[in-house]
Amino acid sequence: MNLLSFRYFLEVSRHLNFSKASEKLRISQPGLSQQITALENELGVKLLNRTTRKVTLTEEGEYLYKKLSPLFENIERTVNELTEKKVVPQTTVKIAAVPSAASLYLPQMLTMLHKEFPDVEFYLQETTSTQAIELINRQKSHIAYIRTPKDTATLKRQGFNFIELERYPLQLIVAKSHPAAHQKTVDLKELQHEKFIHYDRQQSPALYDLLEQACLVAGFRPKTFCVGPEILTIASLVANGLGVTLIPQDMATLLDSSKVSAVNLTQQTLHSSISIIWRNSDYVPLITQTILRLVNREQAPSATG
DNA sequence: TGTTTGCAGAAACGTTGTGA
DNA sequence: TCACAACGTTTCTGCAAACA
Repeated sequence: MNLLSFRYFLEVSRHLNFSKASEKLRISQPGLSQQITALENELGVKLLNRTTRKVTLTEEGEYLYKKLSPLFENIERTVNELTEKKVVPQTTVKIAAVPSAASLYLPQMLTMLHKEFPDVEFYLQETTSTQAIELINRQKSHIAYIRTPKDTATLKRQGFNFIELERYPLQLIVAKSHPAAHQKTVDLKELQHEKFIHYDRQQSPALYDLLEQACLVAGFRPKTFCVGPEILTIASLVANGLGVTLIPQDMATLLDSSKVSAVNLTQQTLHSSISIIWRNSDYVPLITQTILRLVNREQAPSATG
């Protein structure tokens, strides 16, 4: 006894016509007839009444059809979801995010997702942009919130899709005791003799490039005191007067304003943003599709990919 | 009444998977 | 690699009901 015979029986029951059913099943009519007969013999029950002009279901056939039909429809729907819509059910969603994105965007996103998928667990990884990209590459994360790199074309070439979220201007971060701390705006040129808390070129290339470029536009190369610390360490180093730094406004909101000041720059030509990235794949899980749909709804004007 | 239509059965053959 | 079984196809024939 095999499932195929039942599949054949259902198709004949639907059409009540062997020729049409065999056409639909892409097998020969005699073959189909043989299969149904064999199934009836195996079950010891007559399923179809055949006359030379008409096929009808017997009482047993009717019963079997009613019982099996929804089950096979479910199988077909599942296979269809898997093969055509490329939808894969998911019970755990892995999201990598840089710290500022984890604080700014994830709470709202997770609230919305939890409403749609109450049984799904979320696994969050707070990391650098470079590591987040690597996690997506190795399929260890489904999506990632990264600091948008300068060269987005390379990301696209590598098969990543991305949606850029809101852009934020750069701000100067100084200690409360710093002369610039109480100014409304500051010209970056005035800080050319300051020591900077810089970013790691490998781990945070977007922020590294932004700081370098901002100083270059202001006419100097930044003197580096320290490279590569985490955002809380940056705040601590700046608060203790060990240097100044430039960070995007979204990151600045996470710093303790009682210890450091965020000052706007007079020339706000450079901006930074967070982007959501995900890998091009044959299978985009349903929940990942939902995340992208929600992000697109919120960020429709700047959607890229 | 001849033709058409639809199902069943048989025979020959091809394809595929399995086990020795 | 080969033999074998299972399953399917093609082709043909037979039967019977519906129809013009």
